[in-house]
Amino acid sequence: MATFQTLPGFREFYPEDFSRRNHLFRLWRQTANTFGFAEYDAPVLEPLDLYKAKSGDEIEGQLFSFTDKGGREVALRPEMTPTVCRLVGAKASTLKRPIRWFSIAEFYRYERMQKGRGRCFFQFNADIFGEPGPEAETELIALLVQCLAAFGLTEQDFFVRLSDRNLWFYYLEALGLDEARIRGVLGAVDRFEKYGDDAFKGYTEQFGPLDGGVKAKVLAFLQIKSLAALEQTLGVIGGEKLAARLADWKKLLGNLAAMGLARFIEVDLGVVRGLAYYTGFVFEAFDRKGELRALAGGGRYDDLVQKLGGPALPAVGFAIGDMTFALLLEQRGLMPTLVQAPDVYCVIGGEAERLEAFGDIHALRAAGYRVDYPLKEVAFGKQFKAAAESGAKLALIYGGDELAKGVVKLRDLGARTEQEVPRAQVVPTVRDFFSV
RNA sequence: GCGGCCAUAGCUCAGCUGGUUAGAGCACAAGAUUGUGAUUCUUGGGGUCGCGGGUUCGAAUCCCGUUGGCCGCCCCA
Repeated sequence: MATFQTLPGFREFYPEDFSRRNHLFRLWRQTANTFGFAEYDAPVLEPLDLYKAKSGDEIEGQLFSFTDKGGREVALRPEMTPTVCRLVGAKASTLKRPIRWFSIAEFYRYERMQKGRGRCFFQFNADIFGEPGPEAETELIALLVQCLAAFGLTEQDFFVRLSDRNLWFYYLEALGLDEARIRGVLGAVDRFEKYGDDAFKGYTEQFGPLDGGVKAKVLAFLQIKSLAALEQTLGVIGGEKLAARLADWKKLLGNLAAMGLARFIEVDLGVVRGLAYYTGFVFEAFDRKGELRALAGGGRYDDLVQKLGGPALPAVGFAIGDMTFALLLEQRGLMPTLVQAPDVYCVIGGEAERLEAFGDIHALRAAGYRVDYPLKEVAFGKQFKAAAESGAKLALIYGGDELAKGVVKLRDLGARTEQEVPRAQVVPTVRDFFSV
């Protein structure tokens, strides 16, 4: 029994786990490439202030933070957004637009573990910078959908809820609320699904009871589930800002419908997300059964690059976490159990034959075939058993009898047929076998 | 930060109201089988029963603490 335990909430990836993780990464990476996104990475350890600047002091309790030997306050990254804002902000003027970047990286949060949540986890992050219009959202939501659909998930398995923080802002403004009150109401909207009317408690404590008429309108607004209902509600009010937002909504939903993705998208103004820095469309992906945490989340954050010291640069992004996503894939039987079977297994008579076999073994490997053989002398019967168990399609038999004749016996483990092949023909014969 | 449940072999677990040397299945390894297939049979390695303390003649079992896990709340960038 090991004396040292893995730190709480951290994960180890034994080969079987690692192959699953690779499966996620491989398809995410491949999908991002098809959308023209470029991959980047950045330090795991960052100045603590980078996160305080974005989210305030209270964030510190959920960070792996400490003082380094140079007296610097540092933290393991809990997310990618501030980092990528810094990277892009530093070179914004020289980067070709649109700036489309993605990363697959590990993040750390000092939290209590729960289903789908640990202290370390991977995220696929994708962001578009420099594009203020809904064209950016179109690309990102399409990418998000494809990053899930690439695994075989369908609209039966997940969907994306689409909302709009700015629309809420303009609407509440039109109802006569000031900025502080608007933020209070948005906080309540975010919690309404879970707590019902209690969600307004915090607002009432801070600002007094919300006007009855306003509240009724808020409750009606957050239950809007379609573009038509949205248009109807906003049409009554009018105003340039609202009209402009409505035009963006039409464009975004029209684009996504044209891509054939309408079945994945649901208008749901009840989604606001807790994060204060979102400035426009926000979206979250959930499993249809509603059993799991959010699969992914994102939105527009037009002010953040500037807030972190860069130029004014509009931005949209989202992140998919690996833990909840893996749970969903396993639930749906879509997580492959990758068996790493060799192509060829060599059965070797003895030490002399072994030296004869090594030449072919290496040549086959150099040609790209996965070749296994017993590292130590093992009885023939055992070797055949091992060859069968390995999952190899082909066995090459290097016995004394064969080598004396200048041949190697090639056994098709599936068909259970054998043929003798001249030594010099082993590599081409194997190549022929696998090219059929 | 709060609450509930849990901790015995690599894995899944059994082990009665405390009683000699802590078990099973799976997995792993060797042999039966010195040149031909997943079966079968035999055998083997592997545990300070999470850790520490207490009660007791005696603790895997009861009590306290601690560490870790699962689940939920808070939070969720």
